[in-house]
Amino acid sequence: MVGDVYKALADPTRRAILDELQDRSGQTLFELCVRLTDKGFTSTRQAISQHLAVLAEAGLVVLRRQGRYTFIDLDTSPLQQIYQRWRVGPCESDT
Amino acid sequence: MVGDVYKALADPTRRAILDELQDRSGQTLFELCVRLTDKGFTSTRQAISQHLAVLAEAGLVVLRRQGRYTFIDLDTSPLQQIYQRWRVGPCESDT
DNA sequence: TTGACATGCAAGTATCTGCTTGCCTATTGT
DNA sequence: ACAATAGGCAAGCAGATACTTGCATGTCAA
Repeated sequence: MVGDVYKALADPTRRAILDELQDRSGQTLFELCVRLTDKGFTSTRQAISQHLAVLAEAGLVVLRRQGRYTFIDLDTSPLQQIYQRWRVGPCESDT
Repeated sequence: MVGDVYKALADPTRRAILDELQDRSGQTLFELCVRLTDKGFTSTRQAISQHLAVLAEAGLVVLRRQGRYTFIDLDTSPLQQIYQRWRVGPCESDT
């Protein structure tokens, strides 16, 4: 069920979607499309929709249909597995 | 110069390489190949070498040629940018 | 009910990616 | 010097991936 989180992050548009949702979770698909367009992304609604499917597969996003809208919620918890896999030595970095 | 860190992580074999290096940094390519084979990976030397090029592009690995050996060092610092981009609420996770 | 709106679904296409194959270079030991 | 070792380089191929296009579905307002 948890389709590869890493592959989900591999696409710049998908990362922009996560950024956008972190800024404002619970947007509708339409709203998200507008905002991404404003930010310079040229993706069509269908493209975004497909990206969302990938993100949802990875558990990074939760799609909740309500009436004729699909609300999109961010869920960063799948990222924990990445954060825990490779430790970044915070002490040995500088100086 | 910093080729996409995210794309570098997108491949399972490359992640296994990072795991292996975290376990023991400074291996030679040959050594790494043997160890990956032992762990069930079927990649050839050339394949591994190409993966290393991608990882090096992303800065996750440093290749240091010495004599006829190429030593491979892990560098996890590029991962920080990921860890800082999306915050995982550590408090709201359990209970 | 009817039309506009928000979205889903699916096939086709072009590019990217990982891998193989085959050969070349450089270093070390005898 | 010569052979074995460790690795590099590059072209070709097959599968994956992102995107487009066209149409279908479902919901809300008038």
